[in-house]
Amino acid sequence: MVKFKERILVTAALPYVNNVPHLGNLVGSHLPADIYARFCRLKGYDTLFIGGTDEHGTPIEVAAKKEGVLPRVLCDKYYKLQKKYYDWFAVSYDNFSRTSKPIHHDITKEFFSKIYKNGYIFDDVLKLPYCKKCERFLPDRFVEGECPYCGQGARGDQCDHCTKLLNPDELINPYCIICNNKPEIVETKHLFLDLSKLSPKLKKWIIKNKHWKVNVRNLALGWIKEGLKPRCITRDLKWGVGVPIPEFKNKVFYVWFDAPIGYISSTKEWAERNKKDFKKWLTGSTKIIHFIGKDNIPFHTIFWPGMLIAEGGTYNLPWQVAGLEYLNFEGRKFSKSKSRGIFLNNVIDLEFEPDIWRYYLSTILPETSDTDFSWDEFQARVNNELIGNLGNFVNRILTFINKNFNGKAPKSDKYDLYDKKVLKNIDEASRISGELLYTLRFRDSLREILHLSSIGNKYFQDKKPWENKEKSSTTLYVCLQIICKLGVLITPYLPNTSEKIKKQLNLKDLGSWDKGIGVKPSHKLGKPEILFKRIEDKKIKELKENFGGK
RNA sequence: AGCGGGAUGGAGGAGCAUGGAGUCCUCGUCGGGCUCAUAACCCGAAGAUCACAGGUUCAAAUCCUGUUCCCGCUACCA
Repeated sequence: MVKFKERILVTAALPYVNNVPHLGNLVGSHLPADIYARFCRLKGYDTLFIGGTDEHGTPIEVAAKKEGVLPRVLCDKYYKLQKKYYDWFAVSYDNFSRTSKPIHHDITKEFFSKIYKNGYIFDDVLKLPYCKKCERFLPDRFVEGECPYCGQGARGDQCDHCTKLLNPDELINPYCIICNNKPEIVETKHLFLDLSKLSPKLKKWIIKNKHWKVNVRNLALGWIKEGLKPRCITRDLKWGVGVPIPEFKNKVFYVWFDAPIGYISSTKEWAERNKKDFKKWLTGSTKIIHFIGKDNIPFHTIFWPGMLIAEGGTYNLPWQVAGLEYLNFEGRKFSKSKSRGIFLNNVIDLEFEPDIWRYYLSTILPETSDTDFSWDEFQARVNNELIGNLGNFVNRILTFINKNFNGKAPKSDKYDLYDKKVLKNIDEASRISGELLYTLRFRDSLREILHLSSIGNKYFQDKKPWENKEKSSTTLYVCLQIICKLGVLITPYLPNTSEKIKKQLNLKDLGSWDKGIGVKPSHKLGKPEILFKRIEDKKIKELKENFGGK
């Protein structure tokens, strides 16, 4: 493991604020980012975990217009909701900002000006569909019509029937999906980021990053291999970050230009509030790690690093791009329009506490390939692993001590070989699970932690303390140390449960990842309580009916 | 269509870079044990042509070629 003091900036993908996120969104970035950030803190690393909402772009401007409100109002609404959900899930953001804040606009303009000065920007004229009635240019997907190849209904970017890629001007009988009027093609001048110029530097950098996951690295190299093209970074919208060039004063930046700069502005906002030096967190030895869904990989391995290079290298390039795959729901995609899946507004109204969700979701984090949410598995994992293994171990030990040792931590006598072996297992658990977590192997790490609890269950069973209650103090003492360690190790995954354990042990602090604070003999313990309620078959049946998604 | 990823006992995963007896993990199933604990815990067993077809090799889940199926991306959705 790492010897020097690490400084790590953890980010989760900035969620777009036009809707309510679903479990897949949570699992793809916020949850793993939170687990990682909490782990880093426990390891004693200098850790900052930032995020925020991505609030610009056409969909928001259009949605606001449909609701008859200003984009600002719509964003306020969804920002509050999203913040509420992430708080509920105990996502421990140090700062959860918004790209609509002035600090973000200022930094984006400054960032752009540097790229501009460094010669990576040029302008060009585009012919784009314009809707007179809506008084706006339309993104390709906002124009629909008949496919020129198969005659079926198609969007302006692609025909879903024959999968041909299209341009909006190819469509027959095109119409604006907002107002159904026929759009016309109008010339408009835009700014472009010259990615082709950045390609050699990007390639060199990507190849160097051997610690990236294979899928992330290959995808990035694939883009380089195909040849990077200049990317348009402005849009004809009103809602967004204004372009600081007089000729383009009626345009705003493309959301994907300004969104990643949100990582910088959110960090700066946090630093200003806490009177810290924000550059410390974005330069020098700081390792920046981005947690994102797989659809986001090109943006974080190509465009964003390209922007950072073009800016002149003020800020560190990402150290790690943790691209996660997708979570499906009962074998199919989450879909808002088909109301299939579980959305976060549903989740907080169901009776399960956050750690129940966090546990199951952690066991199905899509680290290497897409995974599937299933109610049956949800119930089985929670009942058998979380409750049967961990919850039961903690409860059986604390109850036993409460009944037979007057609620005070027993004394340890002479250790036999078995006792010693188990004590050694405690140290091994934090070492092994720590190494796994550091290298982003969340599921393996969690399994290792549960394994410790399993060792505890077996140890208790083998020692049969119930047969000889007076002579069992060493066994119970060892078991208590296991609980202490478990309390620490589960913190990244189950922060609320860790708190509960701490309370039941009547300790103020459980210590760090590597150096736990054990329980001293005669220490008065708290009241043992059941950690989680079992999930009944009836409940699962009911949930399947409500959220079957069939 | 192109590019990238994937297919492993009934379910889900790891293993593949650097070939070495189908090896491991979680769950399920079957049999037994225990009774401190939330019908929880512990032990044992059954169960697999490693997607398919070829090839390289003394040896292939792992390397090569082809095929099928699933997922993502392809730059103006974000």
